Amino acid sequence: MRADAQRNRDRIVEVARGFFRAKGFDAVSMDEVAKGAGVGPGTLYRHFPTKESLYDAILESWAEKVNAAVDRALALDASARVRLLTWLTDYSAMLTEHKGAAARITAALGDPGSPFAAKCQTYLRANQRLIDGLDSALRPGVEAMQISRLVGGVAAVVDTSELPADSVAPMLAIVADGLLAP
Amino acid sequence: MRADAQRNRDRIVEVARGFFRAKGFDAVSMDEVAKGAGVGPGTLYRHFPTKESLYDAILESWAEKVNAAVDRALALDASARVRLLTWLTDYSAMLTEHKGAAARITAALGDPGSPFAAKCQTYLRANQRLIDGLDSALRPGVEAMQISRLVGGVAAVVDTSELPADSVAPMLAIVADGLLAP
DNA sequence: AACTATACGGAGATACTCTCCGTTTAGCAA
DNA sequence: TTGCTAAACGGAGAGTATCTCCGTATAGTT
Repeated sequence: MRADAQRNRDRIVEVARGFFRAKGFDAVSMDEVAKGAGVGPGTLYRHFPTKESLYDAILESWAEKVNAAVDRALALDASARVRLLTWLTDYSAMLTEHKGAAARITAALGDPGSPFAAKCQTYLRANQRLIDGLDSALRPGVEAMQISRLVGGVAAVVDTSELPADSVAPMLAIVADGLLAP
Repeated sequence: MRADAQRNRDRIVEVARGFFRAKGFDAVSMDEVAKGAGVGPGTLYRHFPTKESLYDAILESWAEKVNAAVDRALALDASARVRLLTWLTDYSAMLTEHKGAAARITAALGDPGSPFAAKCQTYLRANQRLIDGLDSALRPGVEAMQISRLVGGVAAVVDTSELPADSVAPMLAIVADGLLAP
């Protein structure tokens, strides 16, 4: 990649991250990002063919954060319930970090063609590691995809309804108790 | 209302119901509805100032169906778990009847200004009746709003991911077990 | 039959994603 | 330094949404 192209790409990602964090996915237009980065719309679309692929680029660093969170939860010296709830809470918080993202990422969970496919794999693997780690404490037959969708659904509702962050706790508690072995 | 206006309104609702059912909320444009009903866009917007208010008009008959479903579930001669699961399944099915509706209705649950406010009240009251009916079988402190959001979230994920209908069952089972008293 | 309040409907304002293509420039080679 | 070419740029605009304005037509009444 040519040096000017790399510079523009970096600046676009940086500007877009700020905009998305401040206003949410839907409320940010591509023209706005282009203008903010000092490039034309054509340049923006050369680097990121869709708005979602731009968003995907912003989430690059999430993979590490997700893996760190599941490690931290599993390593806790606490009951399975507390460890599970810790992870679900962190996971949900990461999903709602950018407004509008939770619903999109969760909807892409089963779609290998989505621009978010790599992120979804990361989430699924994290939940699989949780299942392996908590082992027999969970109800038999529970799948990583189910956990991902359940928590993604709750996070999406909290996000789109613009609820206070603490309203997610009782709902995650219900999900966690449902996930634990009877 | 003048007779011609009433006729147009009825025809718009009828045409729109068919379109929404066939293609889902997002994939139907207002121009398309207007054309299908043989009126101009101006006429359509005179009757329904937003696309969501048009959608709300289509859901008129849902209130009865929701109440009938919760009655039916509560009247079952079965365990609290089965009755709860029956209701959650019916409720989820009603939410996903039109593609794109579950997420919108669920997002509007806490917003009195939404065009869906009346429908949301119906849902909330139905879940409250469920809580009253199942009484001590449920975990203490659970609220109708929480059930509505949990099931709405699951339904929205299933809807937007276009999953097969039976994939909702294991997730609702987890939610149901989480809702039952420990 | 005339009158008026109401309804109609289409052109168009606005906003958005995304594309096409003529112009400019970075990086390299002689 | 100069010239060349592949790559990148950027803006006009295509296409598609929702929703509005306002001149025209008509239903229902006097």
